[in-house]
Amino acid sequence: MVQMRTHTCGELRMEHVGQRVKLVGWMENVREVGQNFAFVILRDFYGTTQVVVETEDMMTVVKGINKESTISVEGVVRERDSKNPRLPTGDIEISPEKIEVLGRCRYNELPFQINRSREADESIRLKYRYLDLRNPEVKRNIVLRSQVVAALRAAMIGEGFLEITTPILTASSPEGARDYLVPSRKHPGKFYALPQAPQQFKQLLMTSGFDRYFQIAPCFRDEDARGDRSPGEFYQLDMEMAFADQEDVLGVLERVLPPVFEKFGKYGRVSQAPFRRIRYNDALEKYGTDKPDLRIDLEIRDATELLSDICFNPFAGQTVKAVVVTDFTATRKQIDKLCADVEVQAGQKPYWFRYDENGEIVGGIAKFVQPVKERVVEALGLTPGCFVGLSAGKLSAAQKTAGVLRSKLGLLCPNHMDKEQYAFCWIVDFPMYEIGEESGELEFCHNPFSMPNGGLETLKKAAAGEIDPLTITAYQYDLVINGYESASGAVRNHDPEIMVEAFKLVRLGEDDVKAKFPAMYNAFCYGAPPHAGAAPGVDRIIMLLTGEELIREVIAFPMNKSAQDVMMGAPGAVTDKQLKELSIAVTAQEDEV
RNA sequence: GGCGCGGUAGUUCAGUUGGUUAGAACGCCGGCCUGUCACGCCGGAGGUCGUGGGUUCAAGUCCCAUCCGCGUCGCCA
Repeated sequence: MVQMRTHTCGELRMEHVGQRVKLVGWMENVREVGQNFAFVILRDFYGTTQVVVETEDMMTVVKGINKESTISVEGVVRERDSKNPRLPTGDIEISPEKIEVLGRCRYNELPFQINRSREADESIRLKYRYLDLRNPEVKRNIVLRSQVVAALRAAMIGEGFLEITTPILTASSPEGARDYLVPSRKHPGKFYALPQAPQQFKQLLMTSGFDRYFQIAPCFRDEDARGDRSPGEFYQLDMEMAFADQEDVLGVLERVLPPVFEKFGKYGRVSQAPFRRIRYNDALEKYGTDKPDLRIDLEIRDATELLSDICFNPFAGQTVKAVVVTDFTATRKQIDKLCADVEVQAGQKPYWFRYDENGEIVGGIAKFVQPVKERVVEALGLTPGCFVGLSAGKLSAAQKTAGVLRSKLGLLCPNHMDKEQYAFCWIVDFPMYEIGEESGELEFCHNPFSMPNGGLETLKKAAAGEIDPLTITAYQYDLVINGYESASGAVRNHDPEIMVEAFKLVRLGEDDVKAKFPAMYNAFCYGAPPHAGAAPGVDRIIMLLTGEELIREVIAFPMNKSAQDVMMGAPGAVTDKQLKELSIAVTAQEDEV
């Protein structure tokens, strides 16, 4: 049998000189440098190799081929007259005897230039994603993703975890995000749902006695996209451990993740175990967010007592937060930009003043601060050259605005942000309950599966009005890396009695628990192990490792912001026959664009 | 759904106070070129200025509406 190729395009070196070889790949470029003299660049997955054309016949062949066609080149390896030290194959070239077209590119003009596809408009890249991915720079992220997933699998297996796949077609879950629904043909009017996470299945596996489970699991949520959140579907390293508590789960991730970041990350510096732990309430107080970027050395200070009585209306009777930046050098223009950015993101204006080199309060709201200068300088420990950013409002709004201010200040002031590292921390002790903004009543803050701190007794006390339910925390934890929520997990509530008690506080009864999570509730009545788990987001981790700011750059075939796959034409209309089979009547239809 | 930014050649962009035939770079086509490697040089083709309406003697430019894209907030247990 004749071989398709003897070598790849990234492989040939001086030691191959004189050998007869056959290469295949895409004709990336033709540099014509003389009459019947040209260099053809052949590219495959592994690299590029130069082919030199020196005869009229061969020139005619090459000129008849559009770039980006796939071709095979048979010839002899020889040393180059002028070498290129920047290329791995830069010492050699192929003198071709036979060039054959394998797959003709019918267009001489492409939607974008392959090697510069990242400059092109994203919607065009997504429409022609198969061309975009020919760009080695674009391809690299996908290759890295594969390697990282393999490393994560190996590490989890090394920790004694079993990979078990769980159903993609399952039941709609009443809590959480919007479900993707799949109509049932055999059961008119009924629907499957795609899992938002394998949450219930993995807990059932624990109940079945699979001691340690993991899965690189696809998760589906019908919610709007963000730069760091792809619409529709994403992947989690979903894991769960039986007879385990919070320490066990944190320990596994502290062993599994840092080596992966060290090996594949853009930055070499990685937090080592144990990662810093920050209580949820402390995170809000010091960083104004539950996902703080610890690469920034700024912290939020409370200035309510210090400033709420000055003659500045926005502060009157409000909580006031301050961020003090020493050695501040940004220009007035940059400050204005900063404030505008903060307002967009926080929905609230920040305020500011500077304590300049001469020890004067200047800029922003300086004239209101001036009368209490001495006490402000002392209380905030201001030194000449300081910038003070401020926020005011209700506690949560003031914290949030200060948090946004803090992170924007970090980006603006390189001396306060040590950027090239991976800074991990755990956010722990999340509140179990909160007052719902719409209902004004007590609701679950995150998820109802988590084990409340203090267990049954605490819940009963709360029910009896002896303690404030808002002070109950859950054994729930998030892993935050450089300001991105990268994993979320909890010690689960495996006790039906505690479950019912937890639901009672939000005015739901045993029937509701049974109705909402029938399999889990029933299963737990047959003897469940205490268990805990977590789910790091695979896409987010790859994003952090590559340094990409758009999650789409680490997904082979991403959807656009509007949850469309413009390449495949999804979502798309279906035939009446299909609808009839599914007993579906369409009541509204989007115009075809 | 709210807010912000954007949509001009195949691609990325420029386009002044509303005023001649809407420009540049890359790509594409043709020619020249025997050591290029982002090859170079010369020439050429290529435009419904997102769409619809309005103001005006005159609109890429101003106004209104609308569509699309991205960011952001809401949302994401």
